[in-house]
Amino acid sequence: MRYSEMFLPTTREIPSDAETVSHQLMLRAGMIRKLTSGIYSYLPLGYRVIKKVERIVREEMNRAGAEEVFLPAVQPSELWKESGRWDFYGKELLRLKDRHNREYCFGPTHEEVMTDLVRNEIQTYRQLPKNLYQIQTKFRDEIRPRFGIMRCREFGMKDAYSYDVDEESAIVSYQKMFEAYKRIFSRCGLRFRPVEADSGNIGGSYSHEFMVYADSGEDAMMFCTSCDYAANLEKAEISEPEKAPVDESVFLPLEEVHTPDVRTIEEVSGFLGVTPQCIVKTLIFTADERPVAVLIRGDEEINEAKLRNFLGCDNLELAMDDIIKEVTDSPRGFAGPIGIKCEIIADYSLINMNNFVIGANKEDHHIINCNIGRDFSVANFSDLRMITEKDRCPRCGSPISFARGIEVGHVFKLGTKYSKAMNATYLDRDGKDKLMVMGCYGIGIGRTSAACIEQNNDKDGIVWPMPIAPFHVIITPVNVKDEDILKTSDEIYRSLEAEGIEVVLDDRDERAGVKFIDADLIGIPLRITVGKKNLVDGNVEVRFRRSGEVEIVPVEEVRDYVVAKVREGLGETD
RNA sequence: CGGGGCGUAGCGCAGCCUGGUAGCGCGCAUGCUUUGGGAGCAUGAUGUCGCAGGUUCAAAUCCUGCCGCCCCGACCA
Repeated sequence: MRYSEMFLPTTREIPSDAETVSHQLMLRAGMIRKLTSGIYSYLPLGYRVIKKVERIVREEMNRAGAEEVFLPAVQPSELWKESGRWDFYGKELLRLKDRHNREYCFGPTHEEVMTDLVRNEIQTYRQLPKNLYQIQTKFRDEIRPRFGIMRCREFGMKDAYSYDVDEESAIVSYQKMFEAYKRIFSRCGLRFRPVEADSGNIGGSYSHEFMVYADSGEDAMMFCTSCDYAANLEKAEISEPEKAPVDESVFLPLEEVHTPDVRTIEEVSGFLGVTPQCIVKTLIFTADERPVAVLIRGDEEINEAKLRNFLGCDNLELAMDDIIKEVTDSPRGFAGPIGIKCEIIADYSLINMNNFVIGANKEDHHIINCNIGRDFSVANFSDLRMITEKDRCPRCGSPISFARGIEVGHVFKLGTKYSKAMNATYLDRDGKDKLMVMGCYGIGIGRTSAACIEQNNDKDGIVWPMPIAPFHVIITPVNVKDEDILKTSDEIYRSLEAEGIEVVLDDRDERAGVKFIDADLIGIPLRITVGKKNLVDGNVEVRFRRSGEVEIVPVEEVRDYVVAKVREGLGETD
């Protein structure tokens, strides 16, 4: 393409409301523009990148045996009521009404529609397994969209759904997707890692998130420094500590202490002169309307995902003051396990604690020298807290470390949740109806592009990996008013296009500096500079965006040289 | 939804406190010069000051309501 004819509005100034590097650069490089909160237009340069990511996704999905379909974005409420998600999905679901006042939603995901399609068309085990995918625009009415297209409301997503005859076969489908995802993100030039993830409300089954390393990432993950265990922080397991024999002789007598207006762990710790490790926090949660007291050591944090899974509830929130009053007979800040009027569960961190401090269930009072067994009993112990640097790998016991990342893909074993709710069955060999076993697999297309920029940029702009770069090469004639320069540039341009190279000819009547800066900003991997300096000797300059290295190449050889470099960058080394 | 901030030219902002001709930088247009890392000079165009009310002789400025956007928090297959 000729730059002068392209719609490519680059900007010098950094938009004030763009926080992350990728958001700033996508705006400055003329890739995207915001229409309204969380909703973006893709300009030609941005859309070229999107299409390249999509293409890689298609190639790898097809290679893994999946078939592409295209489903409706607007979906009838009936289907969602059938699966139970019309009520459950909440405000993120954008609901619409048509002229007849019938209810619809704009699809945030397509389990219902796909499963409806499959249940109507598939009758027998002979037609299974099936893996169907689509790439299309979805809408989730996010509470707070941010970071440009990283977390937006309207976004492009690849979603695949697998249908299998049984668990065993479903695992094969899952693994195929897992492998396909590794190939996809590798081809996109990303540094990433699959991590075990919380399976959320679906429960029982398992899932992996594909996380792209980025300090600006919204998700935290931990990984073992020696084995290959890696997990989302919500999921990261903590082993049950070994229980030391109980020696009741060390138990000190219970004592109630007056602690006026002392509520938080810090306040209690300061007031009583004990470390937070000697205090037990009692948190009252409401789990699907039912109050539950959760005990945890003072210096640890509750992991609500673990708690939710343990309790098997849909809704979990810290209890309101009136509930606290009801179960503890005291205001917030003085809850304790002794005499509390609800079920008590405890984190493993309590297992070997003796003579600890608790709330007294009485305003302005705490109790010291409390001991489990003697003073109260616990219904269940479980792993309910957030993992920390002090913890060890739950698999091998080695030290662990932490990183932040961007979730670009998620593979999920669904089991029969949707097939059951929607009666998606097939006839097995014995002529019996059986539920299909499902999996679902998502990739955020725009987010993948943005994550790529987070990882590939420098002070001058984006540094695209060749496979998803909007163009492979940009030719920069230093002065378009110079006949020789322009003619040579044009010849190189045509020769590269003839080779199938995606090339921009920057034929604008701009100063060289302007063109260099724009070329760097939009991040084209190779730049061919045509200027008097080298042309008098019959040479042009080839510059590599990533390294900044420069090669002087004779005009007659530049085509072959650049073609080889582009193919190398695309991974087509032959 | 709670807390905070912002809305003035295409973009970034000043002006508002203390009411009286709407400004600056970048960008844009034209011309001359310049031409290997965001050129110089000259000339020029561009505003319902987010919207609606109110106060006032007079409102970008003060008051009220609404809308939009951003940030923090809560929330999130």
